[in-house]
Amino acid sequence: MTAGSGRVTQAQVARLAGVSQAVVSMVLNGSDSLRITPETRDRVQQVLRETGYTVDIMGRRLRGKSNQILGVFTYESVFPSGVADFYRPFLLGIEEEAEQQGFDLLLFTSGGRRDGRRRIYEAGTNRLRIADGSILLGRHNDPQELAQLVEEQFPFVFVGRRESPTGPISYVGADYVAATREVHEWLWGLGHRRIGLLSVTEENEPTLDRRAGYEAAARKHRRPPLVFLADDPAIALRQARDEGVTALLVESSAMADGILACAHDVGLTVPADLSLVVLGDADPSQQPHAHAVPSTATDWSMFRIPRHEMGVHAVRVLVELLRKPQSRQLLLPCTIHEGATAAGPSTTDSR
Amino acid sequence: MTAGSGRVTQAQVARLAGVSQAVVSMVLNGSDSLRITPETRDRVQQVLRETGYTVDIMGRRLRGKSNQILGVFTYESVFPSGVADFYRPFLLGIEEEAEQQGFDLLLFTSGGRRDGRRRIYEAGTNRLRIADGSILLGRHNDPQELAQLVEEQFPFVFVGRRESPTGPISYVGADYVAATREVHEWLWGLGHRRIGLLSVTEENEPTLDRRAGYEAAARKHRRPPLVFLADDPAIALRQARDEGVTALLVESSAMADGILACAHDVGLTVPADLSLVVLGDADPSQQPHAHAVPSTATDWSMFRIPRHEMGVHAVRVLVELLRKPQSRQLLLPCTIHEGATAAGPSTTDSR
DNA sequence: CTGAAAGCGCTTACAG
DNA sequence: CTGAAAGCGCTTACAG
Repeated sequence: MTAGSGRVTQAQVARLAGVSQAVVSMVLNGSDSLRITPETRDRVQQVLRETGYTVDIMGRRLRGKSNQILGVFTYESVFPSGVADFYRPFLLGIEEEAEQQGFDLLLFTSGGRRDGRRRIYEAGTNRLRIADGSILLGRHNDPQELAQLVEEQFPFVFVGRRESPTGPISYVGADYVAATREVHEWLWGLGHRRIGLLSVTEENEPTLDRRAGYEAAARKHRRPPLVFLADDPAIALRQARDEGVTALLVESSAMADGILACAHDVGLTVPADLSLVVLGDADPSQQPHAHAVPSTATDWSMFRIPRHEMGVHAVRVLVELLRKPQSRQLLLPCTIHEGATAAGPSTTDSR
Repeated sequence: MTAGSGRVTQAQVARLAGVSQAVVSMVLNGSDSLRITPETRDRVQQVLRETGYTVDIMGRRLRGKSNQILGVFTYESVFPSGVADFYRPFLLGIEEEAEQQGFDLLLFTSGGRRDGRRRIYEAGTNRLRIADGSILLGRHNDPQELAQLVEEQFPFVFVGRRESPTGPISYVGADYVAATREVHEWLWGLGHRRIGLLSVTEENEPTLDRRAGYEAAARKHRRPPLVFLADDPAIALRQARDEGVTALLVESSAMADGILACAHDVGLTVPADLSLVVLGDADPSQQPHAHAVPSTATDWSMFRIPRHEMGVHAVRVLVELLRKPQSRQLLLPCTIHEGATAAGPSTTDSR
């Protein structure tokens, strides 16, 4: 029934129904509908049906109204080409909860890329504003853009803890501090007394949280922190051995692969001589593609990041945020998977 | 520098710079910038920088009328929970090309479900209209809804060939007719003279296309069509054997699994006594979950459905459709994978 | 050569 | 009780 010219507008409907455009809007929004004659109302609704009218989200949004659309922004592609599927469990939760809450999801793919990365601000404009609010996702992120988002008070939730100097950021993260502490406690309970941490120089939130958890646990047992840098796994491993370390917490499974690969050369057997625990899931996208044999064959001792739940809660938090603009932070617990790379120490260390 | 109220507008910048709002817009867009005094220009740009102005995409898009949003509608969840990931390769192509063409993607998750399925029409209104046009995806589809979409001339492209009595549907599909013909030719070339087709009673487009391709090939070689119904694989297999069939085209890998499972009982070895070719990819979502051992272990002879390309072209066709409303149909070629379940016949059949 | 005015589609306060 | 008018932020045709 639509004229060929694409979209039906309220003005067109109004003309057909013989009323003013404002009346059409009122009939649609219903709230003040009592004031409109039932006949007028019916006539308008008739035309609305005949023409197949739907609101233009731009117009509505411009007026400051919600469209029931949540944005999903990722710095990389959402649907990756490799086996690596970092986003999937998050998105699964996001989709599930968006459906539950009655929101559509808008994936921001329009912007093109700079330096191989997507951008939130394109020529100075915030693309996310099409949506009512947005979920941000991904390990990479641009602190500048985050700061700007905060400054313009755009409602968004980061999946993963993030901080910004401009103000509090809403996030739903995994509680790395607590999980790392628990891993330390577990190893301590197994009898380990020299527990080390293999970390990176890069100081993003996940790394800092793991280190904080580790140091808190070490402090609790009045042990000096034994932190090694993972730049060269062989060197780090030798250092750890020389320090008498019997259990090593490792930031990522990729790192752990590196350690495992040279453990033999250093004369260490895992877990007999050295327990290895990965502080997180085996993240498939981190696996070096060069290695044909997937390291997933190793049943790593580790903790699991509740990615699906994080997605679900990110949507919930965002929806709350839309109702009441006030930053929210939520950390979800990780669960320890005992795996096969950690065991009690063979020789109990002297206290 | 922004006032607490969130956003800086062109009007605010104009006031600060002592010019009209239109001039600010012109300075920003640059095209007609020659007409503006260099001093005015500089002053405006100064204020723009100081205030940290960013364009509101809403206003701009409203002016241009296009939202640059493509819908993606699936009757099931886009991000599935199981290993089964039917949509992924399509979505990969869709995302890639949407990015190329400068469109955002809207996933329709708001509608809730009826009978476990999503719906396009919710209370008589077409939800897809929020987007400029939409891609439809999925094996399941509601003919009624399709018919209605066609009738209201909503721009959409189906991934996979579809037909509707109400009018031509735009689609990007895989050319099952040609692919099935090619498989037949290939088997004929190997020496097979009694080539059968294992099909289903359900008459959807993919099934009909495969049958059409098969029958065309059989006709070409003046052979009667040998079509068996897959309701009971054991019975079908016996029938085929009794008919002297040496090669069997099978609609899906799930069906092929069934055949393979009872081939031994019927006294047939694959491919020595019977060649089996799957008319399509092993579709993971079709695998029966009960079987612990994945049938992907079998290196099926088959043809590959160009899912990624179909996604890419669906976006292209939709974008063209938006420019010029006129239905388009596109079939992409499949490629044969020779695999391990087809070979030359052991005893050449009499002509 | 310049800048004010119209209008994109919408909602709501406000005048009749 | 009703409906016309203002305005959200923007671009561009058009009048001065």
